[in-house]
Amino acid sequence: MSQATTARPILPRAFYERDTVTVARELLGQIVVHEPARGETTAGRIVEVEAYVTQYLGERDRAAHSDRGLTPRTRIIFGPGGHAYVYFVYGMHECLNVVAEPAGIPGCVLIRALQPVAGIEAMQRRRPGEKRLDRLCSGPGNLTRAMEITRRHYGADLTSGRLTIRAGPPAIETVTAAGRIGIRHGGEWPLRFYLTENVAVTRPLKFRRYEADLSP
DNA sequence: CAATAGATCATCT
DNA sequence: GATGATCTATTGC
Repeated sequence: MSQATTARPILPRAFYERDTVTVARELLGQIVVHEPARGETTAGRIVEVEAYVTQYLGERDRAAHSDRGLTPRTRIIFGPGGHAYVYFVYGMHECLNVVAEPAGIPGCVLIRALQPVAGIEAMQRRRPGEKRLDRLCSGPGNLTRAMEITRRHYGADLTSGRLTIRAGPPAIETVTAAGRIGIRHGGEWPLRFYLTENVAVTRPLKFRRYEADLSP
């Protein structure tokens, strides 16, 4: 086992306070760490993200929650970068976003898939029935469940505290840019980024093709 | 294998 | 009152 994930350097505020697409791309390979007050620490390497911006090539990003303006739910997206925006969808799932851009400019990055790094047994307990380790944190709703990230983390400062993002080993994989998934507008824009061959990356329903599990 | 239905509720109209 | 940055089980071929 190499260096403990909790010993890795935390990404500083300046990392986040840049344009959202840059932050999205550079989040690939970094490590989300959750150290709850009690219970097992879990960590996962970011392998898939989506950027939600104010404009793309001059057009409004109508899929971005911040597009409707400042509301109680979206207020954190308008604040300084490096905070967690966690929201609840479909009466069932929590999704983790990272706020980008300096205060006053809305922008955030949806974390869509992680490669489990630590606390795998805890993740398995929270995701009963999932047999493949590489799918424990595959999908925005699945990774929050596996890592026990909830709306209680809304607004959490990711540069300190129990939920942090830390520098991962330099990613050597190639990055693919593709359309975002599950939205009505702006689905053709290449604002989804993932490590090309990574098995945890999700696919649009239409193209899902799960290979057989070859692990023992 | 592919397509669809149902779960279930915060948010905004 | 409708909708949604989802996921899984179930149906049908």
